[in-house]
Amino acid sequence: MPELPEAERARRQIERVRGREIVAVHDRDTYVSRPHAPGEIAAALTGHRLVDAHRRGKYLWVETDTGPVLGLHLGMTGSIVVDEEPHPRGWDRFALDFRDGGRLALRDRRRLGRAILQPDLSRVGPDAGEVSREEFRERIGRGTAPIKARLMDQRAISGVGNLLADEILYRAGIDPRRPSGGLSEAELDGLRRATRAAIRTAIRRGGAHAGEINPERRPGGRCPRDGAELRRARIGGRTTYWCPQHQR
DNA sequence: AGGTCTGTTCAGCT
DNA sequence: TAGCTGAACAGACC
Repeated sequence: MPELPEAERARRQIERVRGREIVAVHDRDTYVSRPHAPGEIAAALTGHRLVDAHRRGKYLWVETDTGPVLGLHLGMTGSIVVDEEPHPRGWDRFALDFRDGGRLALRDRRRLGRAILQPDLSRVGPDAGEVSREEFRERIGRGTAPIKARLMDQRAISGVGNLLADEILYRAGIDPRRPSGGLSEAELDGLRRATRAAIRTAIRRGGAHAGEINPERRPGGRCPRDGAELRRARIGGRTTYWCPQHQR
């Protein structure tokens, strides 16, 4: 389940193909590349080179030398693979072939990823790992939705998905059900600190699965800190686990 | 073999 | 406008 850490890994993968000339584009999946017609992305990118890979939250975009920007999103199960053979089960939903024989593919079992031209990021909030303290207080510490839903709202801040949200709230000791507007400034600052720490750890350890609470994220799981049985509920539309003992 | 669960984004509703 | 619900997708699991 790609979240910000996996998106950052994908960005680094894309950087490996900087400067290589695109000689063919496989853009026939009209769901992943909607609203483009097959061949449209191919026509726009063939002959160009990727020059830089950027990321905000889980959104990726790639600049080309003189051509359009290519936007990529991993969805739920996507990854970027470089210089690998095409997936035998057809999971490569979009791909670029390079003159040197190499290849970049969006590999995605469930086709919830995206590959489009000129992505619109105007409604995507600042990156969860980069957002300033002031902006975090302002964008997160308001509204009546549960704090967990707010953290996962990509328009507020971008990059926090379900597993990372549980990890962040666990570290910050905050009950995921609390209305986001009811948090104090000190709690919001602590939440931002926990967000940055959780992201850093996840990137270093290779994904949002590497958290403290994640291994216990199952019915009957127990809090690694105090041993309390974790609670489970649907919050913000997603399955949520938290410790009733220290998350208040 | 069918039913349920998974989680990200988006359209559509109140 | 804020917040919620269900759709889209397709594989894992029971």
